Amino acid sequence: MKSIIRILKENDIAPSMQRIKILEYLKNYKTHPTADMIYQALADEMPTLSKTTVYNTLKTFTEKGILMALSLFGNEIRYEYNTQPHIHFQCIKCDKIYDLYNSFDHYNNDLIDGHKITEYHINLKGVCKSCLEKVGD
Amino acid sequence: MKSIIRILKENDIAPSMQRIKILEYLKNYKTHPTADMIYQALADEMPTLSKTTVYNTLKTFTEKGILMALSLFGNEIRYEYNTQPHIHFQCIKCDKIYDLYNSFDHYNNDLIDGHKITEYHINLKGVCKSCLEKVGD
DNA sequence: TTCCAAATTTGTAATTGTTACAAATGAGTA
DNA sequence: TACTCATTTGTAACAATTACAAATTTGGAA
Ligand SMILES: [Mn+2]
Ligand SMILES: [Mn+2]
Ligand SMILES: [Zn+2]
Ligand SMILES: [Zn+2]
Repeated sequence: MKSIIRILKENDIAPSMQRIKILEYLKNYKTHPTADMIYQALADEMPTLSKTTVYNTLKTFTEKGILMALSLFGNEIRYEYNTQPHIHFQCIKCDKIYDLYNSFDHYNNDLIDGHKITEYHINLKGVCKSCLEKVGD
Repeated sequence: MKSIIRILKENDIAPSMQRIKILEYLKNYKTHPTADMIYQALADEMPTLSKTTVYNTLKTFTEKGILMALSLFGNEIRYEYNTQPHIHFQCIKCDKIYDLYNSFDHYNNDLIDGHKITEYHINLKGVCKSCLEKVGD
């Protein structure tokens, strides 16, 4: 298990206390927290922590590819350390977010790992056919 | 093709001018606009239109099931009239949002309808296994 | 070690997207 | 016409995020 500091150094990020604690939190608690949740969780331990630092750090980590930024359902951004591609399932009763590693066929599945699916959103990103043709070949 | 007014009446919504124009816009322009985009588009024609009315109306329509509210990638909510289940693809070059009706297997596909996929988010919603068991059977 | 430039953090203000709320307006009805 | 209820409007509040400049910290050069 790579140490937090080593992960930061490998990505050319100076391992400040703030950065270490934020990455450590995301490695330990795989709850897909928002920036504010991370801030609230660390504020006790680090009373001078600024919310701007949390935002700055999350931006840096995301740009370096250490974190993934997610728009799940609401209008706030969630973050996670997990890098393997996977699916997200959020329960409408308990709000918990599950990571799923199954295949999902939106024309068939209505049950996955025992969870009942009532709604799905498949959002893809990339270069569209038209833009691909414009570039040349 | 159902008239706008008829759609509203069928859903027990009084067909005010504002509601007609907003639904008409969403039926005509399938660009998945935000509340602000709709407001900007209609403001010329309806100089007294309030942004609150746009938000209120979108909320009413969504609750009645006439519209679908979407969290695609950013932190703003997009709306669409299209009711059939489908997939969204946004181009990182031209920002256009495409509706796709294919199947998508995140373990295989990297090309769909000629669009090159570089990132995907599959977000499911429902009742988790644990909450299903709590209720009884 | 001491000093300093560069990096990092901080606090505050600004911006954006959205909701709350009460007053104004409008439509339908007696 | 007058009344009532629905709808719209404008403003303020709120939440998430970003901009920015001042303060602090840091890692070397002297
Ligand atoms: Mn995840
Ligand atoms: Mn669509
Ligand atoms: Zn649950
Ligand atoms: Zn494109």
